[in-house]
Amino acid sequence: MKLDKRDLQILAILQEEGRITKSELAARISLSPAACWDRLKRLDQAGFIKGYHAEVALEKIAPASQFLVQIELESHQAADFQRFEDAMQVIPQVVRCVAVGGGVDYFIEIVARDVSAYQVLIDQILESRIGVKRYFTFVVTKPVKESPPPLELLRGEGDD
Amino acid sequence: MKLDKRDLQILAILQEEGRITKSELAARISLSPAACWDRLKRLDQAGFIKGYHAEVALEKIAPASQFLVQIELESHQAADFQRFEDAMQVIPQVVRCVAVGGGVDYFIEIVARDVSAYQVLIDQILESRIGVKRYFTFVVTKPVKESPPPLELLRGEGDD
DNA sequence: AAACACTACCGAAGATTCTTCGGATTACTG
DNA sequence: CAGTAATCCGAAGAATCTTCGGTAGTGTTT
Repeated sequence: MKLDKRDLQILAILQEEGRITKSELAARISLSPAACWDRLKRLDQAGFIKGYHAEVALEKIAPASQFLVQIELESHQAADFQRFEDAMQVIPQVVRCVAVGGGVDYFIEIVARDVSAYQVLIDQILESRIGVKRYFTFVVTKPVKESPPPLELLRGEGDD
Repeated sequence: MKLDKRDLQILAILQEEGRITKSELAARISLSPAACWDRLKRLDQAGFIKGYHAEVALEKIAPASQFLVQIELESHQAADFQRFEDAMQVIPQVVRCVAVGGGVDYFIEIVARDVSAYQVLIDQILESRIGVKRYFTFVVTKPVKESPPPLELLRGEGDD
């Protein structure tokens, strides 16, 4: 499915303002609400929009710290990766997990009340026999920037 | 401002389904739409909700790769940190930047078309005299998990 | 215990928005 | 220059939003 300039505008706007009214969205891209509706429906059904989320001010609800953790596995069979990934899926405090190339196997991101809560969690992970050989922790001391990806910049000149 | 169980439910639901209708949200927490409205308005005005965002399927729009980069600065004066952080703010491809403790100074996350586009960007950063001493790149080979923080788990038993 | 303030709740109803529909316009195609 | 497809529009019923006045419960003061 091809996306034109207007479709990209829609996605870019929704990335920033997920709860904008459809009328306002239509006005932003200089279209009638009905035409905008057609496009939005099409984009949605084609799977370009994975979902909508509220960004909650975690720090106002409770004390919370973030930790970035490098993970190296003991063994690198397909089954070992699978076991580790399955384990990450079921731990709520693990808010993100990516496999990487470049010296280690995974980066995970953990949210915990404080350092000691983090330590308890990490100890549990280590003792649960999911094949973690080594890990290294980075405490997030300051969130500097967080912004959605620039949709326009990813497209070359000749793209449809 | 104090949050009761219902307020947390509201935030948790909105985190997952940012575009749920307010009537449906009210039904979920067993409240009338009007009562739910009061709470939502209160939460919003008190700044518990930073915003709403659509989650866009980047990979369907254009080829895109993610890179995690460890950054070490040459010098650690307050002004040096500031200059680096200011530089990160204005580069759209830098979708995230956090200061960390644990051997390096920053972690940044970059979205680029491919490895060569990433390399061009990194080279620009290095040549722009913002004090980067060393960096190390991890290519994201597989996004394993991505989920919002578990609001309930961060609260101890005695919290209000 | 009565009076008061405070909070959270509800139902009703006008205002706004959503969503569908049929038809007009434009652009590409054989 | 038909024919087809895609995109657009206005109108209008359906659904939702948002406000408002009023009720019930709770804790405090007198």
